Amino acid sequence: MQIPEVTPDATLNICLDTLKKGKQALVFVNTKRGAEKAAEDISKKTKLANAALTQLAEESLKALSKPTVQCERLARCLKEGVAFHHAGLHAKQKELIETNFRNGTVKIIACTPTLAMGLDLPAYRCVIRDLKRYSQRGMGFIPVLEYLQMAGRAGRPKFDNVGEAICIANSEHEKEDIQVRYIHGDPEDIYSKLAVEPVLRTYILSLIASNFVRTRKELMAFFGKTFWAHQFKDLDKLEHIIDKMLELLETWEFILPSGKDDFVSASELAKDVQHRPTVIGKRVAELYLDPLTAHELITAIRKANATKTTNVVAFLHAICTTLEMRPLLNVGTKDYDAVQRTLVEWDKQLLVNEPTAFDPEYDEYLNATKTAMMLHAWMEETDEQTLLDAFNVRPGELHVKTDNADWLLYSMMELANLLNCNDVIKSINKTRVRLRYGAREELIPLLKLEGIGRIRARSMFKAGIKDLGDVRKATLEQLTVLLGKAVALSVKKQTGEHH
DNA sequence: GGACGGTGAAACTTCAGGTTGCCTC
DNA sequence: GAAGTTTCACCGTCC
Repeated sequence: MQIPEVTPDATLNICLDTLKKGKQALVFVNTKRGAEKAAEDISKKTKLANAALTQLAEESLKALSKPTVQCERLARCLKEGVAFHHAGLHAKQKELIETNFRNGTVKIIACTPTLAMGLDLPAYRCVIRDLKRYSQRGMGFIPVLEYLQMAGRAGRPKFDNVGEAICIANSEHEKEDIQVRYIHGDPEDIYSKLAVEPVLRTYILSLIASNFVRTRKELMAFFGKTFWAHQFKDLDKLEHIIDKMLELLETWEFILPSGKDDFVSASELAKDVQHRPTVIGKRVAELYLDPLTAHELITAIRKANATKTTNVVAFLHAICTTLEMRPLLNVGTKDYDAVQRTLVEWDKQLLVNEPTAFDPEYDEYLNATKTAMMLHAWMEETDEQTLLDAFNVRPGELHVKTDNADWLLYSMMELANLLNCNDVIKSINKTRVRLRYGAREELIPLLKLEGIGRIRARSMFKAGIKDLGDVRKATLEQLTVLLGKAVALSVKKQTGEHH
């Protein structure tokens, strides 16, 4: 197969050739920035602009109350029938792109591996531009499994008999390398996810909490049958790991060993220890929290209760130090000073103490702090563009983070409830509402109204309408000016007035 | 002499994704 | 590893 070399860029040439055939293509790229750049470059050459695409572009700008530079860039690409797709996009924009690719309006998508994973978005051609990607160990080849995922998007069963997956090589040497490694290579072995400690901890606790297993023997028997054990082979070591975990769960008071009041003979006890969940342990399992996280949250709650902490920053910071919030924002050389300064400022109120600078966990602590700073900025009503500039966080990523944090705050409230820390519950709930809406405390009463988010609540507040009482007092005309007719009516209705 | 501006080379920085966890009265 | 960004030395111009 020969592709005309219209430009020096091979990826671009393939895309233009695909368009000439009247087909669609996906271009898999290595970074978010790369995806946007690739889409932009392609969009400059497609000459597809039409009315439907212009409308699509305009729609994509409406995803946020105030479009970010990312939104504008997407709109420019969409006008030419091209899109980029990565986790930083707002959910509405992702959906818009997906449906319009499926119906054929959008011809080319440049994307990060997002599209290869979940969604079923097949295309005639898949261009796999980057087979290397940055990871903790530096730049390296992606797994064969991942290559297969991407290549598997080529060919739409309903429309084409064939599909083409094309890798881009920059040299003869690279071409051979790709052939050996990916085209003729074997996918790597699959490893059991149980091998990861947090998963194992969670699993053991949930087995005990649900009374699925009652004794150590049963627990061992259960794990003996898993894929993990099959891979692990060394059963003695496996038992040792599980025993260590049980011990931890016991010290954290999530499970009890068989009590002295139980009628079990001494010899039997030695062979087989019985485990029961505690009330808290049961709840932790239901919440699907990693027991370590739960333990850390409980420690934080106790401290908050003892010190009468009410500051939202303290709770925000506490949840950011848990494993569940990872990956965290990275503290680079540029924001190192700012993070340090904030840490000094927050120091007295924080529930999780700063490790020493020599501690291997120190960097992650700084990252957690930066993540908390970002979420805090959001709660102080910072707009999306500013968050992008200051923290390099895009709307889609913000949503993933706030959603995650919301769940952790909820879990924290549940634990505080079991610990009878009522003041703490109140403060956490305040944090949760503010985080969800990205608003300051003073807007909370207004946010209870359906159809009112941070933007509308703020404009009402500015106009002197500060709580539900004010809403009742305000005239429909007043509200209509601020919110538009439909929303004004709905708000009035919610506060008990009927028109 | 000195403030300013343009230029290019070198140094530096950054880099994918996200299942389900819960509860809404 | 590669692309984008910042920094910095260097040079020329104008006052």
